[in-house]
Amino acid sequence: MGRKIEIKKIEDITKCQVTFSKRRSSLMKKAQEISVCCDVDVAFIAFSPSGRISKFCNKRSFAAIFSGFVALADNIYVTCACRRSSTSCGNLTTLRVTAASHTI
Amino acid sequence: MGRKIEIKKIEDITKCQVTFSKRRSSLMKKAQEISVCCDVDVAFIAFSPSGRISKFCNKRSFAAIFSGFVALADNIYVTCACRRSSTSCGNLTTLRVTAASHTI
DNA sequence: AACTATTTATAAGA
DNA sequence: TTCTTATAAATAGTT
Repeated sequence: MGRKIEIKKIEDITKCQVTFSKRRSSLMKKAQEISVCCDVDVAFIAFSPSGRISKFCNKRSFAAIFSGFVALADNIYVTCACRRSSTSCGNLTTLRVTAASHTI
Repeated sequence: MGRKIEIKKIEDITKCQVTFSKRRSSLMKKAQEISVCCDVDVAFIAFSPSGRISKFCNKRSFAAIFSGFVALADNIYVTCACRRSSTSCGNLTTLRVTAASHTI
């Protein structure tokens, strides 16, 4: 898509915001398409560079998706990297998520 | 991408699962890319046709993403369509989500 | 905001 | 299922 770029943080603020805007649109569209074509429940949340929230879901609410997620899995180990610059953590963390620890 | 298709439920089960698998991979990749390129927090959840859960987030946990979502917005009105065939609702619903109503 | 050259995604088919 | 391929979509850089 366009000129090939390396997947790393875009330092130029304007370029970063333009890229976010473009990719966000596509991501939302793809999420909507997979939910329709495959009849699946989907939820997507992103915090934009300017601090705003972008969201998509094809169900009643994120709460519904999230509670279903927890209810189905009961005990989930989620491992992922935290890359947000405003936080100090940059390491991989594993957190145990259980239905009991969530009230939605 | 490939032969053009109409965005509607794929009735053929095999074709539906193949499509889900392919599109899910791309969606996860795109979510990962936008999180890195734009340094944003992203969470994605999907319930697959076979009932399994697909997830992506670039933060410690969905709980962290979700609590940040609620904390930032405080009062959120989320409107979205429920298309899941196993439920009877097919209408648009609006739900009020507040920080107080969630414990994560 | 639009354009376009190029890369990626993907629906079918092998 | 896994690979290939023809085609459509996404998108980085540009205007």
